This record gives sequence, structure tokens and C-alpha cells, in this order.
Amino acid sequence: MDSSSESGMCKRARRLRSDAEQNRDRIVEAARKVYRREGLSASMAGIARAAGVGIATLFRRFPTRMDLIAAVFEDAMQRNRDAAVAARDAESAWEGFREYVETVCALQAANRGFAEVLTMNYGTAKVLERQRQEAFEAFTQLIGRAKKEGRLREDFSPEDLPILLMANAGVLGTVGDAGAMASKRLVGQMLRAFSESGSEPLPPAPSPKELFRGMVRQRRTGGA
Amino acid sequence: MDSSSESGMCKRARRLRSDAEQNRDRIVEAARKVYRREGLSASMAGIARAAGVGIATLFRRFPTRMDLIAAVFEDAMQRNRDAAVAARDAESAWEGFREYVETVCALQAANRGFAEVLTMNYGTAKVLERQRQEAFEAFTQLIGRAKKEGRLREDFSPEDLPILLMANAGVLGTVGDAGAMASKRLVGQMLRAFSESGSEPLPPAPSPKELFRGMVRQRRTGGA
DNA sequence: ACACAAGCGGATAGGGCATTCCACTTGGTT
DNA sequence: AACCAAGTGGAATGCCCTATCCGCTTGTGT
Repeated sequence: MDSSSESGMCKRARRLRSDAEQNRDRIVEAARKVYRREGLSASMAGIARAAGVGIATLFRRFPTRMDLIAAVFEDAMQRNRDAAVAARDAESAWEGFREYVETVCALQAANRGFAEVLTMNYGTAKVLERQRQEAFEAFTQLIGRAKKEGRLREDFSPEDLPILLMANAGVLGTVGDAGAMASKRLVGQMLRAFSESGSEPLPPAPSPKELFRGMVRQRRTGGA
Repeated sequence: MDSSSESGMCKRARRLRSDAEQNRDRIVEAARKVYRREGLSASMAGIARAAGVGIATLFRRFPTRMDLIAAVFEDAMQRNRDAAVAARDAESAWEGFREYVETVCALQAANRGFAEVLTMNYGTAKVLERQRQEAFEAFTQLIGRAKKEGRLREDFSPEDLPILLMANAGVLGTVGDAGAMASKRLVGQMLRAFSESGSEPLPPAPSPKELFRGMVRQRRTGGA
């Protein structure tokens, strides 16, 4: 309630009452599960239901949807940042690059919400934005190394990564079961395009049946 | 059944009353515009409003959303099919391949609804499904030619096209203004991966600012 | 000109969602 | 034990959507 200027940092002004703290955790946990499956457009009401708390409790703790998203994905974004930093310092720049790209895209495949968080610019969510920025900077340095190594094409641009992440999210969001397979295939193709030699191995393509069957169940468009 | 063989159009048992026909056209036109901008999840109510007809009129003419989508995109899908056939018969298979891929992806960029129609399997919409099938078959034949030419990699799979279309739709759906640019970049990278030589030229990458600014305005996730 | 089926659009039912409000409970401090 | 601010859940509000119903209007064949 009082937005008294506390400590500048975005910490919780007063410590929550123990039961409230517990509820908060339940909400975040429930949201984590729901977002993973349904993506970020999951309804607040549904999350409250899944958490077993009243809707008011959710809104009191997380006034905007972004507050909740930030709370849920802060640690995943941190892990992403750490992965980027580790890749930057990897022995072989190209191997670090390849593995980082594959890892991030696999994380997207495993978590629909995370896939969307990665391809979203939330000016409001300072934490997430900083983490993204840090990951991006580490990645940019990695690019320099990999080009010097002669394994990454000179015309690769840092922006190719977010583009790939958006593309990957698109594939994953469209195709259902075979999503991971289609995603791997896409990433394989892209890595080929990025590599100087172009000799990267390619994961197998999904069968037409898998692919097209997955395409059926679109989100809300499936009216009768 | 009815002896009225009338025009080539197979459907509509009885001819519509003239004013109804006009309304139908207005609806389809309005839907075309709305779908282009908003994608297939646009609301029926909104389309009726845009068309200046009552909701009931829309539902009477197009009982399900798919009926409307099919009516709107039938000709675009036909043009797509024709493009695929033309590519199949092109002098240079690789050039046909490249141009077809670029064309389809550019159409996606110009029309959000079409981007979604292309990456959707509507078992119910026979017309669209048949057109997709025909395009796909022509494309598959084209692949054979291009591989024989030695310009397309042997491990390219027909399923790589739908995957690319989904990926492209993902990029376009995420980024706003710079969508066309990011899309071109993606397609350029993919064509590189597809080509045996890997020497395809690459369109310029969008600037970080363009890219990230576009990422802001997500659909319904923009709460406060 | 007239009858009437075809067509029309507003009203309405029914549902989901975000968000606010409020009367009631409860943890923690004294 | 008693107090009360912090916390709670559910009801209420308001919006938008899909889908159907129904009394009125209009094109068209005779």
C-alpha cells in the first residue's frame, strides 16, 4: 500500500506474515506449472485456482501480470545468463556457441512460458531486462571469439540469436507433440547457416504425420 | 438435387438474394482486412462490426469460424499453390526453390492471417487442405529436381518448409515494425543452410533497437 | 400489386476474464 | 488473553466474446 521510498531496491517492504509468505510461494509454484504448459497468456483466475488461493490474494501479491511473470522466471533467466557467461568463457568458442544456442532452444521447448519470456521485451520488468542484457552482452563477446576462431561466419549478427529464439518459439507454439523434434531440426539448420564450414550435422526431420497432426490443435481458433 | 448448374461454383445450393450476396461480400472483404492485421483469432463480433452487418448475418452465412477463414483465404491459397507449381516447372530448380520460399515467406509477412493459415492443419476445411496438399506435392517434386541439380542439400526434407513457415510466423508475430526485415534475415539464413554451396547472400540484420522495440507490444500480455 | 420466403439486425443468454470491494479470519505482538 | 493490522476468499462489476432467437424488413416470382 504505502509506496514509501523504502530501499530503492524492489524488495518487499515489510516481511510478509508467515501464512502470506506461504501463499505467495504456492502462487509462484502454481504459476510456474501453468506457464510452462500454457504460456504467458494463462489467465490469472486459472493460476489462482491452481494455487488454491482466492483471486484477491493473487492480485494483492502481484498487482500486474508482469510482477508474477518476473517472480516466476527470475531464476530461469539467471540460469540463462549464467549459461551465456559460461559459453563466453568456454575453451572452444564455437563449441560454446553451439551448445549455448542448443541449450537455450531446448529450454524453450521444455517451457512454453520461458520461450515467450525470452522473446519479449518488458521494459517494466527491470530484473528480467537486466538479466537478458547481461546474457546478450556475454553472447556478443562470444561471437567475437568464435569469429576470430574462424568457425562462425563473419556476417553473423548478435540479432540473429533473438530472431532464432522467436522462430523457435513459433515452431514450438504451432506444433504440439513433435515440437521438440521440429525445434531441433530448425536449430540444426540455423547452426549450419551460422557455421563457416556449413558441415554441422542435422537432426532428423519429424515425419509429416507427426508434424501435421500437431498443427491441428491451435489455441483458440479451434471453434467447433 | 437442384438442376441449377449455374456458375462453376460448386457450393451454395440456392443462389443468395442479391442483397444477401452483397452482404456476404462485405463480410469477406472486412474479414480479409481484419485477418490481415490481427490474425485468425480476430473476433467474429469485430468482423461483423467492421463489415457493418449484424452479428446474426455473419453467423448465418458462416456458421463456423472456419467457414469464414476458408472463404477469405481460398484465393490466397490458390495463388500459393500456383506459385509452387510454377516453381516446380521453373528452368532452374534451385532458383525456383529459392524464389518460392522467399515469396511465400514474404506473403506471410504481408498478411498475419495468411501466415497462420499456412501453418495450420484444418482437417475440416477441405478446400484449403486440398490446396495445401497440392502445393506441398509440387514442392516435393521441386525438391527432387533441385537435389539432382546439386544445388539443394541431400538431407533437405519436405518438412523443412512447414517448419520454416512456422518459424517465420513466429518471428513475424513477435516483432512488430521490423518484422519484414527480421523475417528476410531468417529466410536468408535458412536458404544458406539449405543450399549445397552455402554461399547464398544474407539480407542485413535489423538493428537491435528496431528488433527490441517491436518485441514490446505483445498481444494480451501487456497488462498495465 | 402482392404474398411470402429469404434475409436482417438487435436483443439476449451464457461464459470467461481482469480487477475491485468488503466483511470476515488470523498471526504475531504485547 | 487480547488486540488489530495484515491477510483472506468470494461476491460484485464491467468488459468482450460466441451463439441463438425472434419480430421486423425486403427482394422477387407470379
